[in-house]
Amino acid sequence: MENENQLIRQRKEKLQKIRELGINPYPPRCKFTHYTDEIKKHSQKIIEQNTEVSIAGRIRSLRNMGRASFAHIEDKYGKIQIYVREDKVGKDNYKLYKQLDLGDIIYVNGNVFRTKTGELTIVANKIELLTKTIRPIPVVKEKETETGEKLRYDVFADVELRYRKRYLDLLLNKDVCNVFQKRALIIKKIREFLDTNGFCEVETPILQPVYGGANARPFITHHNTLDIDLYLRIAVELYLKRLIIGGMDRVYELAKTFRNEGMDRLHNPEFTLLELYQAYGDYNDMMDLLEDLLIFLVKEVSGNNVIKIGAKEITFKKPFYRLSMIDLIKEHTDFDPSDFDRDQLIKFCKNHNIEYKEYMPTGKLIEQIFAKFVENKLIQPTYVVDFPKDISPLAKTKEDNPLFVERFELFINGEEYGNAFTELNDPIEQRDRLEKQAKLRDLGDVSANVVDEDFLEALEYGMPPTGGLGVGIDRLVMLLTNSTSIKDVILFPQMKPIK
RNA sequence: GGGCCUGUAACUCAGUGGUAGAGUAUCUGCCUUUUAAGCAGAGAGUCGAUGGUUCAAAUCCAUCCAGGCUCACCA
Repeated sequence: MENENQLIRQRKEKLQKIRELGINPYPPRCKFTHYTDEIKKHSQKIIEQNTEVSIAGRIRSLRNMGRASFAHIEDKYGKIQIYVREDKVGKDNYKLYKQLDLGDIIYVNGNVFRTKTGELTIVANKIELLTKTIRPIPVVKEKETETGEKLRYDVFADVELRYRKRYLDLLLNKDVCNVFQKRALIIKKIREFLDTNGFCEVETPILQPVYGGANARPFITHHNTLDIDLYLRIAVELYLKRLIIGGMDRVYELAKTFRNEGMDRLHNPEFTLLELYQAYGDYNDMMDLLEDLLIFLVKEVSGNNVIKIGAKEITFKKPFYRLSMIDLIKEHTDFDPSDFDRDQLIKFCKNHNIEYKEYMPTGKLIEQIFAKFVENKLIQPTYVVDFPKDISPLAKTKEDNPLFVERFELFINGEEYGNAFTELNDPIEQRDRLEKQAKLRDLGDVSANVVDEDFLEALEYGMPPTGGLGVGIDRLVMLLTNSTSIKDVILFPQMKPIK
């Protein structure tokens, strides 16, 4: 683009001028004494003692007035104003300063004072260039109102550009930075919580010869030396269960996981899944654990047990609601699916514009009715318990009703945040269930589970009764940072390539 | 995939058939406590792309590309 060339050309010319001054525009290192927040925090002492300070950061505003200039320098903690006078820094240094642009990264050394209007300012003794930028950086201006409120002008808001050039987004939109710092905090606290509860963090294969543990289509790749296709994992369940069989009683993995399916506000092809397994536990233990974990996380992030989403307030306190899927459907539809009467269910689905396919298990119809009529009504944290067996091939059958399994999903604000069950450990029943899944696949269900012979063999060596839990970390971060799109909590979300 | 909306300068946007605009940014000049610094001047565009209608298209039509919201599907 001609125009961009103009702006870049001008900056390259400045680069040349700087080199002609005998200055390296990309020096290898820099030592500074203070971050901006330290200067602000200890300003009184620094001013009283006339302490010399030095900072490093990016030029975010420039106000040049002949032989003196003001600018704002930003580091990771915020901005501070600098005041550069030709008579103070000397002619040569001021010449360098005149060649600087918005976005350049500089070192400033000087003393601190307050201007007429009271702004804390470093009056420079010396400026050093640390990195010259040659591409113009979008300009966002800020003004503080009388009430202390910050008005922002020309905000860098193009959503596509923000995702594609995340470095600019982080630079120009401070709250974006906060979201990812919170994400880091949440993950750190999850580890802390699980570690103190006796869980061991493990790493299992991302490249798997057989994929399993969830209903989803995988990405396929190829290993050249072995000359075999491998799948990017869609879950870590079957590997973690092998570890339970091996005697690692409590394990978890924060697993980057890949599903080759649709993308939207809630789905990115790669996402982070927490899975954990606890030997000698069941799904009730998982409910207790998940409650404790979430209450802990909400406290760490928001300071109390309440999250605000728009006008809604969500309160986290023990115990969460625990309601069965069937009871919830009855409550919200006046329809009772508890007898699994397939004809009645098909009729209900057709009447209510719910997709029906011949191969769908009866439980799938029930789940779809639940999804349509109940899910978005569940605002406060609610465990939906007891799922149909035919859509839960890895969960243990309920002792008092063979149509259902010991499984729950957690719903908050109408969306799912966790999925857990008492794990099926009967190797013969497990084989039977996976083979039924394989039949579904033959009938056209592309997301059905595949039979994992190695896993079935492992189960035959005996897995203790076990509770297992999966939590979508990206969505949890969305919830705790009040983000509406998964793209806002993933630094580099998947985008279509630019043609 | 369906519906609605958006795409114009580096950034934020105006412009609904008749010579491509504004503010910011950039460049030049003046300016040593400014702060969305100011004043004066200048440069900067494949109007998302391609085709069509028209004497004339940023504007109307078609197709495509990219994005957002939403519904459906999918965990």
